[in-house]
Amino acid sequence: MPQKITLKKISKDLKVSVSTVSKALRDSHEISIETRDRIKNYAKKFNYKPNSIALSLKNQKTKKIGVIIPEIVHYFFATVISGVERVANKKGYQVIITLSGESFDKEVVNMEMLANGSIDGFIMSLSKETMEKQDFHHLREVTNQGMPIVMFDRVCNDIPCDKVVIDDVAAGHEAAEFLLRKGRNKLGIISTVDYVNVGRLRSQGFKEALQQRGFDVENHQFLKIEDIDNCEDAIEDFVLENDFDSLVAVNELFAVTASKALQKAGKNIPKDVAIVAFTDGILSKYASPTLTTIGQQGEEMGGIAAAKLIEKLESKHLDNESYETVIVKTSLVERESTP
Amino acid sequence: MPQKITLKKISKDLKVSVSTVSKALRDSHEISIETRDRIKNYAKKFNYKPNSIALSLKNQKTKKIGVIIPEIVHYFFATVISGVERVANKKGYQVIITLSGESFDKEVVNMEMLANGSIDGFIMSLSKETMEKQDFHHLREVTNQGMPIVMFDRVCNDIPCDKVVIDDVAAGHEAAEFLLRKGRNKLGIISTVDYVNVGRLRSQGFKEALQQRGFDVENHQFLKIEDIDNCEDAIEDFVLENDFDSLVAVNELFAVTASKALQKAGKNIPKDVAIVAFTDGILSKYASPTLTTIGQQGEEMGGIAAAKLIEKLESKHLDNESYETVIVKTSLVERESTP
DNA sequence: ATATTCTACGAAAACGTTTTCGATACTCGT
DNA sequence: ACGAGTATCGAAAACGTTTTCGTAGAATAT
Repeated sequence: MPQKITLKKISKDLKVSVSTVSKALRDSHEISIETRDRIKNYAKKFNYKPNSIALSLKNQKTKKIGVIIPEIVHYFFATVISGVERVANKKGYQVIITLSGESFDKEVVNMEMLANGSIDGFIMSLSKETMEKQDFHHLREVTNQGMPIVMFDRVCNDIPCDKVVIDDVAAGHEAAEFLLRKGRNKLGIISTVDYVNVGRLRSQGFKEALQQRGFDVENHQFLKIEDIDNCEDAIEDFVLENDFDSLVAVNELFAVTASKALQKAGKNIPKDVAIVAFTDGILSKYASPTLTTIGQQGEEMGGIAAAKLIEKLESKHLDNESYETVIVKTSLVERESTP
Repeated sequence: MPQKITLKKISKDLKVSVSTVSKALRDSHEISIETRDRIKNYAKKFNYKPNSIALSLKNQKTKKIGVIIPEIVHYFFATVISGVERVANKKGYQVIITLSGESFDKEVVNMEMLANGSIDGFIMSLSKETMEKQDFHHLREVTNQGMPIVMFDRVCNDIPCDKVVIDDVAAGHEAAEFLLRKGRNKLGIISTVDYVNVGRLRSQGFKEALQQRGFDVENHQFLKIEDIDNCEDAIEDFVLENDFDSLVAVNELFAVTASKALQKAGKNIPKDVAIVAFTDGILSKYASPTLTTIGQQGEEMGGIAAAKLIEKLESKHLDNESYETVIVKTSLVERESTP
């Protein structure tokens, strides 16, 4: 038996008006106890649930939040989603997810699709291509329409919105400082190309830490990976041609690739080369040896982003035009790859 | 400047009726070319986009599909989502994701929230708790209302719907057979508790392969993990107390845990013990040694599930009451953990 | 000149709610 | 018995669309 049950159907069956049914179900004192019960029993019997589309249209809010991320098969982003979903659900919101696949065009299209009333606000991390182009017109259009955005991780400063990030410079600093304190003095870093903020900023912190300790910073200490899917050869060359006693990698993948290349060449981790990675994901926990990492707290970031967005949504009346940038603390977890 | 632009606003500004605006934008011949152009220019200038909520209400379809999975920080499920999103997007659908967290109650709640008009159909994989309770009333309620469901991986047979699975029995068989052909004859399997279908079925295929080759199947060859988060001790005991020359694990995590325990005990992989895992994820590719796995083709499963659901949605008129179970081929990829 | 067909537009219903505003009939106080 | 108050309900608008139908005037045909 198909047939969704609606107020109208109930009203017809029970020979009362639609408004009476609506009021009865919301326990209005305008309706007599007897009719109230009659209607509520009928509704329960046929498992009536108000149609959320109709409610959205009436209330001009959907109780849904849109998330746009570059990739989902990616530990960090998956944890962020998990955090977003957790707090959104707790507050009665649902989460619509779209993937940009690191493509600017797809990011724009997805954003337009969602901005037409489907959602109340955005949580997003920019695609690589968007970062490269520095074209943010689609974001501006959305904010101009009064729809709030919360950005995380890969953010831009041209758009008025809340942001949730980690202090990448400080984290890069911490990674280098950690190794220096362990007595290492020939450090290398494997990073991404510069237009990816997180890579650039972590490298910058790394460099600062070295300079503060009076080290000269040489070019050969920096490897910038262009194509993350084909990084093995570049990393292998980098770690073998230079005589490092320690390495920082801006993600797990670079770290474990370096680790394996070094072990293949007969080096011992951490005795010969110590390694600190970013993103405390599953690889770090299960690699051999396990990797010391600086966690990005994706779950926490997602939760904070969702909380901030919902806060903005529900205080919309008082034109809250102040924006905040939350900096989430990183946490270094020591494992076998450092002494 | 906030203010969403609507048909009504355009009609007021241009001093025509709402219906005229609607028709003009859809290029109806009922409207003269001049007014059509006037309206279309105005609409483009103010970047008019039809409100999707209003359309959903009118058309009685949302062009959204709901996905319920147990966890998203999980390689297999993330790849499925990725596949779902890819084909759904291509066909003009959006994806709403909710997580059950392996909890029956949350699965029910999420399902009810989505079933009230938010979406046109479901794609889902059951939570562990649901599998254990064998309580599917929430699924039945949804299908009874005429909303189609496509289930994948963790499915149940009590509900009339399309399904997308891998042939777990055949895959378990293949894993065992592969090791037997390599000359191994002391095989063990690390699986999950029996109410998780995939674990049970893979174990069954494993057992059949051994029996067909004339082996006695002993209890000590089977380990069934209850708590996946604290499996290390159980796995370590299992692999060290028995004298296996090869192991099958129903997921990457069990496999790499076993691998590390064995190596810690001085065994060589694959010389002393060969390992075949399920789920061709990131761990298998980066573990040491890398793991031979039977891939679950999550991306493909997700794509197929989405395609089948959308097909059902768009042929709804002819009461298509036949249901199909698609069996996706697994693919064994050989790596270092087998000789 | 009259009847017919086009052309170009508007009115209204429908989708499922909630809410405001009446409206009816009854009770009560005087 | 009459006005005021109360209890109980219904009509209608609104959210933003699309679509069916109606209609006015103009053009054409007889």
